[in-house]
Amino acid sequence: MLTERQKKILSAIIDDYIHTAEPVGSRTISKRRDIGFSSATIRNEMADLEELGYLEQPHTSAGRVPSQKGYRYYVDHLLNIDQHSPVDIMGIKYFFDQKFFEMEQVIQQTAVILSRLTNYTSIVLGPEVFQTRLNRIQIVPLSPHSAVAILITDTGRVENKTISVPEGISVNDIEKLVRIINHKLQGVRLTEMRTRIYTEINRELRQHLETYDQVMEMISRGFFDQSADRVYLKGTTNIMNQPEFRDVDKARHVLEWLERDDAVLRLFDSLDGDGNLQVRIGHELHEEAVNDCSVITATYHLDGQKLGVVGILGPTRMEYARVIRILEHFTRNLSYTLNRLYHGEGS
Amino acid sequence: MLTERQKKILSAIIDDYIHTAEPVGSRTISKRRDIGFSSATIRNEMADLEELGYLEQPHTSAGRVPSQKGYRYYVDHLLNIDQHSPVDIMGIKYFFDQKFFEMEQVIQQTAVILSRLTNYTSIVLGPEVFQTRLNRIQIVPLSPHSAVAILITDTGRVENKTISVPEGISVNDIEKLVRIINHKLQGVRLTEMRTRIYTEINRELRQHLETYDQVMEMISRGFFDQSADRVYLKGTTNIMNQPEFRDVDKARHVLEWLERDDAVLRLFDSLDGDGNLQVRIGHELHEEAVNDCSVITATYHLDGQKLGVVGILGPTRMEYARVIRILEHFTRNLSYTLNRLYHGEGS
DNA sequence: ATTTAGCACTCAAACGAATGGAGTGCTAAC
DNA sequence: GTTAGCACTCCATTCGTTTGAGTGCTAAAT
Repeated sequence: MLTERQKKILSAIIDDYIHTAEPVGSRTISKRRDIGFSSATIRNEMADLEELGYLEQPHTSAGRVPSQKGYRYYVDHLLNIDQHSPVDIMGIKYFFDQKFFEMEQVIQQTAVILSRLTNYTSIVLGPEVFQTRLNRIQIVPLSPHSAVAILITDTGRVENKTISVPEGISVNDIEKLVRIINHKLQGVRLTEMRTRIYTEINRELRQHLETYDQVMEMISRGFFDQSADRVYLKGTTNIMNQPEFRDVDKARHVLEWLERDDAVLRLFDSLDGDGNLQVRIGHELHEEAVNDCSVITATYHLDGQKLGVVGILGPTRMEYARVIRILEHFTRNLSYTLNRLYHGEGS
Repeated sequence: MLTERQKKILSAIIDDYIHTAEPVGSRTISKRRDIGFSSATIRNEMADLEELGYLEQPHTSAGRVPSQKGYRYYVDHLLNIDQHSPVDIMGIKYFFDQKFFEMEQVIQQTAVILSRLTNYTSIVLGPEVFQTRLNRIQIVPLSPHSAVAILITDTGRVENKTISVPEGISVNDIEKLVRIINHKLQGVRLTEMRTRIYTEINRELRQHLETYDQVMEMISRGFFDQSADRVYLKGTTNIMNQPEFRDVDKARHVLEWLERDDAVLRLFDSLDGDGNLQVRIGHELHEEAVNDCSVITATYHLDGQKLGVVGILGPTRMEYARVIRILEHFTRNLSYTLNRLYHGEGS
């Protein structure tokens, strides 16, 4: 347990480091208004804080730098997230004052605005397909041997696949299948669909379709193979403005990692369930490539149900307080806007 | 007009520079097997080539570097694109030996494989929506105040928009409208659709729909506002492996430019019509941010009609010959595969 | 009339010693 | 417990020196 003075000093050091990106010396801290001690005293406290693992020294004659443990403590106990910046508030308000007409557009623009507001990289996960329910499946033939299959969820998300139709299956067969699926499975969660198809309506389908197996294979392959939701990234190059990523190779590692959608997706899958807002610092991400980065995530909702996630990725030396304030405020507005969009202006 | 010897020397210099990224000295060239002259002779020729604008000197006591004019001459007159690399051939063959089931997947994977094969950034433009024809429009209601509108082209491309339905318009109205559009406009080019709607079937629609204006506004806004085709980028970070982009700021400029879809799209719009394959070097791109880059583009086709474009972006010091060989070979295979996918295995 | 050998000259990059200064740890006084 | 003072450390910067690749020019060779 840290003393009040230690907390004050640790907080001052991290605040300073977040803004200067330079190791913080004892004199810098002692000169601050809210600290009433000489540099010598600060030095002693700093030595203690280092021993406790909250600070690090790049080399003997340099100032101190927060360790990841230090950041964690800072985020958990020292953060002041009350005072919003008027500029940020205005930016968010301005964004949501726009007229939106479709969900996808809102989500995409969200990524843009968040990276611009924060000056970090924004990561936005669109509505998770498999959380949602089936509204309808539709098959539109293109040529004798190809068709496009369209799956619509209750949240208005549309997934489509152009599929090539195997020899020996008629358009008729497919339409029959689709009709049955639509009839039986409307409102079923996409997660359950596959099993439901294979168990419940298996028999019924077999009765109606001679070419059942082939059609099933086609449909399955179309929709269930890749579970890749849309990941929207914006402001990836912002990381290169951070002094600690002025090195091309360091920046490249992060950018290469960001380029791999699956890696980003994996990160978001490992979100703990509880809590709307989450901060993960450096090693806590369990991803080698972003060991020197932190990610702050928040969820947005439709009808009280979690729809997707927005996140901000920056260096561990991130402006935690500001980003948290922005994300909290933003997702609240986002959920509201999506609800309005979905249920109509009135509600 | 250059003499044969000048061509030989220019070619040798550029070849060397492309592989080493270091200014090329006269001695290096004179030592090559296929050049039978002393370094002094080469020096004289180099001085001439510099005077003609094909070469540049970073500083007096350095070797020569090709100018953009030099690259242009090299690409136009000195390129040997005959001998394919077996590795590249194999890579392409391996790719197309896969079983593909949908167009979108092929296009996406194309971006991945091209950046991997070339070690440059690949830019792939999916089928251009507005070149294609309408197959069908479909409206699926989600809630009393929102619906998803789906537009399907004859090439199997699906565009969808979630739209919020204005007060006073019933689902019935919309369905009526959709039925009319589908009936009247099937097979019409998307480019012509808007005008056709406003002229030809205007009267008919008005008769059937009291809320015509509002519905039209909704539909128009849904589909015609953004003409954003999908741009697939892969291997953007490859640029950072190029020695001339080891500088963070230089790399950042290019990456920031690439992040802006509209800029990339603009570049591809300015493609000259003629010729399947096109090389644009540095300033020829007319984009400040990529003045030190070159782009090689090639088109792919469906039924003899241009469907989309693939491109490779690298430094002006790019392996032109190799990339051209890869793109030529690749797009030929791609067109073939897409045709097979669309028309069925047999054809 | 070309081509080449030879040589003086240029200049960026690499190296290394010297300097400056921010910051520490420790000790002794307050 | 706090602070002033001081010796010490070590990185970053500066600045001259060296190195070497490469040039341009001239005069000899072919």
